Amino acid sequence: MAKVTLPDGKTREYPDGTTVREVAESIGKRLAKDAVVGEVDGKPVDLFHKLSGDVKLRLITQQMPESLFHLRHSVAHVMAQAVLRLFPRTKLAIGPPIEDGFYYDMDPEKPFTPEDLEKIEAEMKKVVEADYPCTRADVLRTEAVERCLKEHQDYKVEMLGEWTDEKVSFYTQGDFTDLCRGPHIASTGRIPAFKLLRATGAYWRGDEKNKQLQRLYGTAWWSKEELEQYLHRVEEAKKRDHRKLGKELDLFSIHEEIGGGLVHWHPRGSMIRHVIEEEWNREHVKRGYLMVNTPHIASEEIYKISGHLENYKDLMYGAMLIEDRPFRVKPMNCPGHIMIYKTHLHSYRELPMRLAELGTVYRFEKSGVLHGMLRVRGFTIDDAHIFVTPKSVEQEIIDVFRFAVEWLAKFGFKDLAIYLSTRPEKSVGAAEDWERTQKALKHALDTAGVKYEVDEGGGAFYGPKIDVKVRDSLGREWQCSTVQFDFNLPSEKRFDLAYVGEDGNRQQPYMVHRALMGSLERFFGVLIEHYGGAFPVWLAATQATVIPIADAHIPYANEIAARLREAGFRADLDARNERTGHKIREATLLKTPYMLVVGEKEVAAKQVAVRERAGKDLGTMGIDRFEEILKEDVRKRT
RNA sequence: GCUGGCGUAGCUCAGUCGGCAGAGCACCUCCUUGGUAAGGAGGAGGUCGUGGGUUCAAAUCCCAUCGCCAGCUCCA
Repeated sequence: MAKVTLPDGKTREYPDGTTVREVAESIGKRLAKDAVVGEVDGKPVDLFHKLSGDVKLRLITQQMPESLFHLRHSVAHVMAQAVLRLFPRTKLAIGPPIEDGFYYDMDPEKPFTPEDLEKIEAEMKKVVEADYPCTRADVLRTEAVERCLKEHQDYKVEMLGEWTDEKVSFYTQGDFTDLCRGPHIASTGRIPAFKLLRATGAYWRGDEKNKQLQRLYGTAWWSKEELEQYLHRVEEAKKRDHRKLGKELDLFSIHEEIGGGLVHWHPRGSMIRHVIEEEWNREHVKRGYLMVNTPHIASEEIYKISGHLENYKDLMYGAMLIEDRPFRVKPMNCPGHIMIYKTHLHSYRELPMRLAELGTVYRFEKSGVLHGMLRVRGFTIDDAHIFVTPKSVEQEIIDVFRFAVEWLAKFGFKDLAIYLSTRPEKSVGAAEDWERTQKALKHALDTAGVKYEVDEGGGAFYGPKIDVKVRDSLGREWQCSTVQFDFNLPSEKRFDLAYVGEDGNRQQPYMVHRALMGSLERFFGVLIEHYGGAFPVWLAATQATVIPIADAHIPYANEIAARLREAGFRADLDARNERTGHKIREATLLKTPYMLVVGEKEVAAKQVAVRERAGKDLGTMGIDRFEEILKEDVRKRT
């Protein structure tokens, strides 16, 4: 007998060999219809999986988001099936489900073209219509190797060679069989909606030394409506793309003639940057940071000492000779900050010492990775280097991390992806230093009560770190905040940093690199997408545009704009010879928070008619009242 | 850097089979002084990314190259 415990705690008994599907049927018709796969003792299984003994069973239905994972995995198989029908000599690699879809890496004789994608999609529809049942065969690993060898599935053979399981499984649907752990949906006819999205290159096992395979991306959903909604969501997200909005809102530009990855901030973008920088300066001074400024080029000597020339050379621009001495454009701010630290012998009483700079650096990035403002070659890091004693390192890290979270929250970033990266195999520094600082980082995260992932061994060779990533409009993560320990630069063989401890002896301080925004360019790019270009009043380049109805009202409109600027607000006057509706449309498209329309009535009553960018009419009011609204918006950062 | 795709006016984009380079917006001039998302008329603006090739003839076909886009690798 099979004793089956269901999620509600109830237990049912069935004859040995009863399938998951039969259990579902015995409970209810609807459940049997909606069940996609089962989960036995926490492990996903097929509906035809036979039950025996004492088991916990959960049925995963279409209504559960995780069922999409299994659907998409199965659609990846259908895609591979279609590809093999059309291009029989294709070799298959791996085809997993991912967020919102799936992909399959394969090695065809010729790379896929967009037309191929259409053909593949059409062939997939035939597979779905044929409604092939998906079946499983467990075989010995050695047999599987033989089979894959015979079919020239080289990548599968390679994978099998690395697995240690005695038995592996194949899944078959119609004329197609694939090495796969499963489980799969019951039959190909149960795929209601899918679409192939793109074909790209992808290295085998993600290593650029390996052969580049072709990756086909697709998406699949339980209904045509959901598929449409997904495609619509992607379209909407594209409208928030910072590169598109950057052009439309006249925020920044990048010029082929000057070079890729080199950003030009236009007046409207630069205004916002200035607001951010002002806030940044204020918050740093408040927290005891000391502002410094360091040069943009430096003698190679400094990068020999720092080790950058040794470890970071690929990202640095070539040397320029100045009076026969090689100089480099700086890729990092740390050497400069360290030299400032080293001009004095410091007491433990002075630590933590926090040197901060909006420091512009230049790094060589391969042309293929440049991406608007999010990945560039010249950027300004909101950098700080903190020199701290082992004793106070824990509190300092808590403060730094809290600072980062508070800073991001100021801009409405609440949904953060946080990673703690620990000691890698190849590393410098004493084990106890690693241990102590990893503990401090972990403690800071736990104190803040945030969710985070631990990336074991993912730290830099010189120290452990916390990274905070923010998502762009298409869901791609970009690293912004970072808190990184460095056991390399302070060491004897590098800069040999020191402070005098309580006992009067020379000690080596810990050094922490940290950035809240990462770089102003990246942060601004993500910020544009985050707000969809509709910046809150405190950030908006123009907070209010004054719109005179006719020429006769220009002097009064001018007065209003001047008065607002006098009061510290950013106000424009649109005195062009255009109709009111035209000016309102343009100010709205520029996402200016407020439009102040002034005509005969307003001039006479000494008032302004206030319209919000969303279209809401706030009515007429005195300029004092409007200034209060602005003040309140700025205070609340809305 | 790699694989695929795309480069036409400042912007967004048409351009059929190889046969005189187009539209809307923006810009300039004039008219209009208009009350909450585009007032009217006229004008100017292009070496079709760049360099070769095929052809009587190339935006269009071929090759190379640069840039951009998607993904991979790498990264703030």
